[in-house]
Amino acid sequence: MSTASPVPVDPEVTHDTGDPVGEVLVDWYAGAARDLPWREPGTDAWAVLVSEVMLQQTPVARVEPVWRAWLARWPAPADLAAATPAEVIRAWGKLGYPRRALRLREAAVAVTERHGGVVPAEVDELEALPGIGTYTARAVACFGYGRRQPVVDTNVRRVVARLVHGRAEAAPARTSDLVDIAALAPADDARAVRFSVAVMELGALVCVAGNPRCGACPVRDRCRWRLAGYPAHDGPPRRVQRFAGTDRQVRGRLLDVLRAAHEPVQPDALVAAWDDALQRSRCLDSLLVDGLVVQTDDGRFSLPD
DNA sequence: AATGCGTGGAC
DNA sequence: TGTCCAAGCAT
Repeated sequence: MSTASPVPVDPEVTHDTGDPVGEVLVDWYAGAARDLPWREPGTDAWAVLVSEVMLQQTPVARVEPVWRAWLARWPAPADLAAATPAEVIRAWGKLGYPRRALRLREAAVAVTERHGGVVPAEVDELEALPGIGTYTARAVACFGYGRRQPVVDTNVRRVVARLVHGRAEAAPARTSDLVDIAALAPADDARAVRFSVAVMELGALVCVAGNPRCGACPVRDRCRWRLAGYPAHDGPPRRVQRFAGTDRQVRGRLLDVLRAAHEPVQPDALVAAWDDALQRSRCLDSLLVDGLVVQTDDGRFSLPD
């Protein structure tokens, strides 16, 4: 799992001007940013929160249409709070990790009950919401409310690992990540907010995991990884999670059947989803525990209404 | 703290 | 084809 060789540096692209890294990245972002719907002016904190939850471990292209439909249907937290779990699980579609859909609904309930239907702007209040952790809380405060906040996701950790620490890959998330990135942020608050999204964008478009495009990087001339000659990752290789044949696949298949059915289904109807009875049963149990599935009095299964 | 949790595009 | 990867969180 070695990192592919970076693209050779294009000598025509910008040189180190001596400007602080944070300022350079904000200026780069102005010309390089993708035109994503949740970045449009006027996007409120609820819409930002929904986008951030959907984007957890999920590619942008898959999120866009679901995000639009979701906000058209539930434009405010109170709207989603009034929906049933079955409705949100179906609306989640095939984004993956459907427990996120349940937690997003639970977060909407909490916002409605505890915060008068207004998404809180404080990081500690955001972190107290279901499904909202270290990253998402800061992303909502920063991108939804314009607060200066260190925002660290997998892209940012990879950029800091290379640019600052000279390592090929990011270490697991640490609280020191927040300090590292805060040290690079511009002094001006509005630019600090754009800096947070700019670093993520650099990691998503240029300083990518597999085949970094260093020739297009605005800060390559001060990248410690590049200056050190692109040393290979020296830690233990990261294991990619298997999918085929796992409970995750089986759960997905079972939920697929139940999303399509608009009446509770007999246990027999789930055999088509997965033929191994033991694994099917185990996965059904875990879906029941998670609240993604319920069983009727007569033994049939459905999404939770 | 290591693990489980979906899905599908790219190469 | 199989492998890698994509804006994490909860336990």
